[in-house]
Amino acid sequence: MPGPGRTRPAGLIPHLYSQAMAVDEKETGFVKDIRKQSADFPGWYNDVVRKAQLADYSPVRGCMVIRPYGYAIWENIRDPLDALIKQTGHENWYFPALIPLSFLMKEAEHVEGFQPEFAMVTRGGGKDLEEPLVLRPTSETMIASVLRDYIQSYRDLPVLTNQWNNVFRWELRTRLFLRTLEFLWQEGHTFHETAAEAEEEVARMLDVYRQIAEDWCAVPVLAGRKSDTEKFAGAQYSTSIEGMMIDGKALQMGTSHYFGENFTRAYDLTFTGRNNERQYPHSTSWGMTTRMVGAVVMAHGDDSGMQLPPRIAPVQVIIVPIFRSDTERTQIENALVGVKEELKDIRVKVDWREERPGFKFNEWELKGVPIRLEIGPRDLAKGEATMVRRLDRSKRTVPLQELSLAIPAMLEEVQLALFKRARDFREQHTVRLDSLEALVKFFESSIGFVITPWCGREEDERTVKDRTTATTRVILSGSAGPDTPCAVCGRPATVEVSWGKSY
RNA sequence: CGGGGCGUAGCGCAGCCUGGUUAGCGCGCCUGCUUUGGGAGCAGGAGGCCGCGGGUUCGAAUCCCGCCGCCCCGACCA
Repeated sequence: MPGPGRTRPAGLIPHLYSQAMAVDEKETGFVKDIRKQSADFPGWYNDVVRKAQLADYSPVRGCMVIRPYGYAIWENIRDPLDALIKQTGHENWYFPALIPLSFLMKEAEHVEGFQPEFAMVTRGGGKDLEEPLVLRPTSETMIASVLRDYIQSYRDLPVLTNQWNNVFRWELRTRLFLRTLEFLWQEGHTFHETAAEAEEEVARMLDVYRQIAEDWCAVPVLAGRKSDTEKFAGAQYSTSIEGMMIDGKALQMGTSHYFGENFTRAYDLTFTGRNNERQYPHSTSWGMTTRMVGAVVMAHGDDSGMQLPPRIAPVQVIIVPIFRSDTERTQIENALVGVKEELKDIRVKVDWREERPGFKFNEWELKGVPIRLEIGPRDLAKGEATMVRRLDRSKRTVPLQELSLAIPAMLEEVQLALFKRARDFREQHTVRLDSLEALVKFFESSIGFVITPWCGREEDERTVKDRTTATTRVILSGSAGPDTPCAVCGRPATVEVSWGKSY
C-alpha cells in the first residue's frame, strides 16, 4: 500500500555523493556530553533525549516534560498519522479523561489487565466522591458506554472514531518516552456490523502504523499477530508492529486489536441487524504513542547523538554562517536571502548564535539534523555552500543556485539510506533456528530476533522466557510448513514466530 | 514490595570518617575584550534553608534519631 510519503524524486541528481569528500577521522568522536552508545545503551539514550532537548524529567515521578524540539518531532509523526486516519474514513472525537470506576469493572479480562495501573480520583469539591473516577488508561469502556446511545441500527455502522489525548498508567519503572505514567497517543475505536469488516479494519490500521514507522520514521518493522500471553487485556487477538533498536531489543511501536463482541456485550451495545434481530457490533481499537519518538532515537542514533529521518525532522537543514568581521557577516546575510528563497519548501534554520562554528556543528549533530550547510567567505567567493550530511559526515560543495534541487534530493536520499541501514541491521541480527538449545545459546551471546516454528503453547513462552528473558514478538506466518516440529517442545508447529528481548 | 545508591548553586560533584574562620571545584549563566571553516581564551561578576524535622554540643553540611524524595537492579506494560 503506497503511503503518501512514498513518492520519491527518483531521477533527481542520482549519485550526488559519489564524489563526496572523505571524512576526516579527526572530525569524529567529539561528543563528550553523552555516554558511548556501545558501552552503555540506556545511559546513552537518556543522555541523548535530555541533551538534545527532546524531553526532561519533571517534578512528578515518572512523568516527563516534552520540550519544543521533542514535541515538534511528535507533531511531525502525528500529522501524517492523523491524515492517514482521516483518509481511511475515521473522525476525531473527544471523550472524557475521567472514567467512572464501574465502567472499567464491566469487562473482566480488561479490568484484570489494567487495574494495577489505575490512577484514581477519589475526592472533588472538597468531598469524597461517591464513585472513584479513574484517569483513563485507555477509552474502550467510555466509548462503548457512550456509543451505546448512538448506535441503533446496522445503518449506523460502521462507526469509525479516533481521539488524540493523554492516558495514564501507573507504571513501576519508567523511561523517557518509552514508558511514563502519562503519555500522548491516538486511540482509534471502531464498531462494525460483521467480524470480517472489523478484522479488515484491524489489519488496515496496523498497515497505517507500518507506513508511519517505515515511510516516515524510517524504522523497518515486523508486523503480525501477538501470542495470547502478549495480547491486550480484553482482546480476542492483538496485532503489533515491532522495530529493532540498535541494542538489538524489540520495541512495540503500534498495536491494533480485534475485540469481537467482547466489549459490546459487556456494555450491552447492540444494533438491529438486517434480519431485524438485535446483534452486537464487532469492535476494534488501535493506538500509536509518543513512544515513537524514542524509537527514532534508538533506531538511528550513534555516538554523536540523534539522526533524524528528514520527513520528521523539525529542522531539515541547519545553516551555520561563518564570518570574522561585520563585513563578512553582512555578505553572508545578503547571500542567505537568496538561499532561503531557493529552500522555501524546506524546514531551514539559520544559527546566528554567538557560538563558534565547531560548537554548532556538534550541537546540531547531537540534535540529528540531516543536513548542515556551512556558508563562509571561502564558499561565497565561489558562489557555493558546503553541504555536510549527518548520515556519514560526508561533505561536498554545492553551487548556491543548485540548492533547490540538491537539498530535496539529498533529504530523500538520506531518508532512504536511514531506512535501508536500519533494515540491514535488523536482517544481520535476525536468525532462523529450530531448537530450544540453539535459541538459548543465541540469546546468551547475541542480540536480535530469532524466528522459529512454534506450536503456540503458553508453556513454551514461559520456558523460553525463564531461560533467555526473550518473549514472542509477533507471529509472522500462520503456518510453519508440513511436519515441522515446534522449536521449543517438538510438538507439531502451527506458526512461525519471532522472539526477542523487548522494552 | 525486596536489594543497592544518592540528596550541598541551574547541572555534575568534593567536603562528612576525625565538628571549629567567609562552604569549595568543574560546567553553565552575566559583563567586557580578543576570537570564529569541528565543542575558544583571558579578566571580572552573580548565584546556597548543605532534602525536611528533632536531638547532642560553646559550636553541626559534618555526629545521633526520625521522616521525605529521587535514581539503579528484580515481579507488570504502548
